[in-house]
Amino acid sequence: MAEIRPRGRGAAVLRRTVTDTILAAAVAELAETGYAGMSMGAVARRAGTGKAALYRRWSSKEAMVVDLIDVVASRQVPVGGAGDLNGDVRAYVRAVADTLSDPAVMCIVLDLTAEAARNPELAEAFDTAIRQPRRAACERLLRSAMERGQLPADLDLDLALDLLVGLTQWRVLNTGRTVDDSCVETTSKLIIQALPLCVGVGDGRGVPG
Amino acid sequence: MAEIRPRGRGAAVLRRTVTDTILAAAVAELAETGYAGMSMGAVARRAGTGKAALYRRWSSKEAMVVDLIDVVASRQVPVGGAGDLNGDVRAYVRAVADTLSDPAVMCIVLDLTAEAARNPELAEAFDTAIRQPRRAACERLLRSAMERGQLPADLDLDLALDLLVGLTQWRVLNTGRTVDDSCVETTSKLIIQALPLCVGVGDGRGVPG
DNA sequence: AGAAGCTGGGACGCAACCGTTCCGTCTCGT
DNA sequence: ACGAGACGGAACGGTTGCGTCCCAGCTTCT
Repeated sequence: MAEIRPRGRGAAVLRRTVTDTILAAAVAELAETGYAGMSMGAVARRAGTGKAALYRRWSSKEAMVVDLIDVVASRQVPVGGAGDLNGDVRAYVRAVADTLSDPAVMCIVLDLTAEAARNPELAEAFDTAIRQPRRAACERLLRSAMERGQLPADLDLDLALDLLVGLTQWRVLNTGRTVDDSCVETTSKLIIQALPLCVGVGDGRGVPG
Repeated sequence: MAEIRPRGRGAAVLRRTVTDTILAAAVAELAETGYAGMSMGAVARRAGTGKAALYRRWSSKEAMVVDLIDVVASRQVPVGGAGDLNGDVRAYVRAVADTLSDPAVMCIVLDLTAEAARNPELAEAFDTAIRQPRRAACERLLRSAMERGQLPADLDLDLALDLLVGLTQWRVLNTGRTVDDSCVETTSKLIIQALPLCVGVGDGRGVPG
């Protein structure tokens, strides 16, 4: 990607190829060194540009990373409504596994999650660009299953979403990098079987025996 | 904790109160600024000591944080075997919620998780001090439930552990800071009901209907 | 054609941090 | 009683990073 050598350089307009090259370099750098450790100089060096090219586009490192989040978000998981809960969940789990098993994406997600706990600016960007769309998509998935009667009508959406999104992500992020095929299968299966259990609190007591 | 003003200063032995003060300051600093952003000078300033006091104890920032992980780990969740699966799971979820809802602990856990993806030294310390003991304790919890027949004998331990540990942690870390009482209850209930579903893959096909 | 303005580079000022080394003070172990 | 050595504090050299500025070359828009 960085191989695209801009033929001639210099023009009266910000060149998209340069912007893209910089963003790609920033993603790589962010994955390797983390947000706090990432240096603008390193990004410029990696992109084969001057630092000025960066500051012509963004006012600061933070602004650049905020933009960068959208780039990572675009690699996000599309949640297709295949019209079947089993298939939808399987497809989702597999897609998350594929996406997040890329070490770069994994590092960035982990890093920004941590950084977002401190930096409200990043937190908001991270939330609107990644968290909310993902959650909304999964919510659509669940709602359509409810309409088809594949899930109970009194489903606790929050809980179900946490089960679907959380367990998937946790497994991928904590089972080392390689995501086994059978792991995807087992995870999907558990989620599918457990989703109907996410109903309103009901009585306070737990499960007999 | 930093209020303990060492009466007289200077002696031929490293004073424990100073060590403790420094570690407390380091925990606070780590929570606020993250590993990469944490500066030894800031830790010393916060602890009311000189930087020399730090370097007399640890050879580097990294070494200090490795030690520090043990301190955080000591606040970890004790998994008591109450002899009942329902009670054990509830107690565990509540304990995790209480521990991790401390913003400092939350930040540190998130931060070190991300940092561990890059720094093998930290990764190992984090793993042996926090991850493994927690996982082992939960494993004990599950095994004893199996022995009592409260869980199937062919339980998929990995999956069950991910369900128990992962879902709990995910909910706590992602539902904002405040952990509702009913949230704890709902989460526990789902886990308890879903645990028996964590059995070997069996047939490849999923769930009917 | 010509102005406008972006290009990769390099240099800069400023600040922060790391890790070391002093200092004078003070207290513990022997 | 006395030496060893930790104490808080300060300074230092070296490195690194941010953000700015300037440069000469080149390309696009008017």
